[in-house]
Amino acid sequence: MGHVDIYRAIADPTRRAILDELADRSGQSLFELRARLVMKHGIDSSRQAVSQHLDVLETAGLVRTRREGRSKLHWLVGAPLKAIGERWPVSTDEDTPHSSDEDIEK
Amino acid sequence: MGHVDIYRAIADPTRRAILDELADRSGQSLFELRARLVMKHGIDSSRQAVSQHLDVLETAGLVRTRREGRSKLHWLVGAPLKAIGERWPVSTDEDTPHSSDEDIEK
DNA sequence: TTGACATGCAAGCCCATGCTTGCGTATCGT
DNA sequence: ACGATACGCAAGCATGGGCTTGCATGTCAA
Repeated sequence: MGHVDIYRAIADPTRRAILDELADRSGQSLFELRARLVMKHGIDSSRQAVSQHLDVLETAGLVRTRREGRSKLHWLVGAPLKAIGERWPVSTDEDTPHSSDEDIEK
Repeated sequence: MGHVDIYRAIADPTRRAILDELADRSGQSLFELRARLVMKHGIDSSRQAVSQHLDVLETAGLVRTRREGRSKLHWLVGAPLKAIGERWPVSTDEDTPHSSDEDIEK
């Protein structure tokens, strides 16, 4: 699997729905997740498709897992996503742009 | 151009560098941006490539523009990115997962 | 007006990505 | 042991995304 950062990981709408689901209920297995994606989000992905999405999310560090018998339980790691909103500022002059070497007077 | 949301817009590393650059200096033209991407980020994208990235960012609502003579100036709209960090919670038990119908004792 | 500069548009190429398909492995109940 | 359940792996396919290429449009300086 190619290099995966959190930005690429959340670029896919199905993966975002998976994160939403795990936020709603922790410790879900692959089958539980798939069932809930169909019911609550109208996403009818195959087991393998969901599994591959979970691999991407886990590689990106947004999901952790624990084996429980023959199931693999998943839970959300939301902390890394906080950094995204803090990377770029919300400038105070978003509606009145100016070039930076322009003089700002008054 | 296919449907563009902010998640897909920031999935590309070059586009994130563009946002970084616009955060550092507002009101840059396409040529200014391209020059600074090469110098400060080591990204040697063509003019057309940068232009298309800017289109994606503008469509996603992360960049706004203003024509200034024969140049088109760009500036960052950072506000929509704040919502990303707030979409998913940071659970308090991210390191000690449990299935949701499991009893937690002690 | 002429040429240089800054950008727009549109078609084509190539590779990454998401998905399917088929088979393999491990765990549980009986 | 046997079948059923839950998942893993790996190859192939098809679409989309990022980039290039070529030409067109618009603006400024002389």
